[in-house]
Amino acid sequence: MPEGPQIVFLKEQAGIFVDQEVIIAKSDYTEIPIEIISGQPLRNIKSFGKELLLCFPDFTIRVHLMFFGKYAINGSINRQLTLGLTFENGDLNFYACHCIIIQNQLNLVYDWEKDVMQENFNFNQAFTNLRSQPEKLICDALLDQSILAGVGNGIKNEALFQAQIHPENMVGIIPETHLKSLIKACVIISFEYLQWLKEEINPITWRVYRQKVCPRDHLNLRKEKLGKTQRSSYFCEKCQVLYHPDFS
DNA sequence: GGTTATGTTATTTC
DNA sequence: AGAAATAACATAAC
Repeated sequence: MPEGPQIVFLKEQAGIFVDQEVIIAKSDYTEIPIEIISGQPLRNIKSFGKELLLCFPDFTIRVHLMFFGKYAINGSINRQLTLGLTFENGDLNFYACHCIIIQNQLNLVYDWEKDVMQENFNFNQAFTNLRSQPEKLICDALLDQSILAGVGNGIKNEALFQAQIHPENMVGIIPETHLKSLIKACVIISFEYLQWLKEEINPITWRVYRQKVCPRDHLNLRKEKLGKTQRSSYFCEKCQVLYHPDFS
């Protein structure tokens, strides 16, 4: 379920529980010592990439929804409860996700500037980090959370299309201006995605991801599992450029 | 029943 | 030792 925008959306929705005390904490299968949570006041909720961070005075619970994770606010779903928090004004339930306790200060754990949806996202650092791995395929690099936290397979495909870059390009071969456009596209699309979620009128309309036809020239899109990550890439061979080495 | 899917990490293998 | 491949996990839809 999760790419960065959905986690930001979840953070905003769960904001109603900030400054509330956990009355009961429960879990079907404990990976964390839930007994330490009861009675604790939820001080803040943050997000980093695809991770949700529930901040308590002495520790933070990091929730990662992984592939199949779901959550419910003031409701429940019939599946394995990873973490259920009951507050005075409602409850927050996480299913089939990974939870861990972080004892360290978050600023020591996270480099916030890598998160494309963070207000202090560092564009230049992202560019430099990308360029530092010139051999990597761009379709893999975009999914690397240590380069661009929050970008998932959907945003990856949309950003590559928008920047007109073929997913199989090596990072090092992509012209600087185009690589910068690509990073910008990741940020813009992430916020568009968030806006879609907030408007909750229609489901997200992807332009190429999970689509059959290129919206620009109406040719059939190609769908292939590419790179080391072997994740589905949807792309238009005509619109998205595959650069070739220049031996001049 | 098999495959696929918005993800990541641990383990095994070379 | 270290990189690379593979397995693992949890769930629904087609």
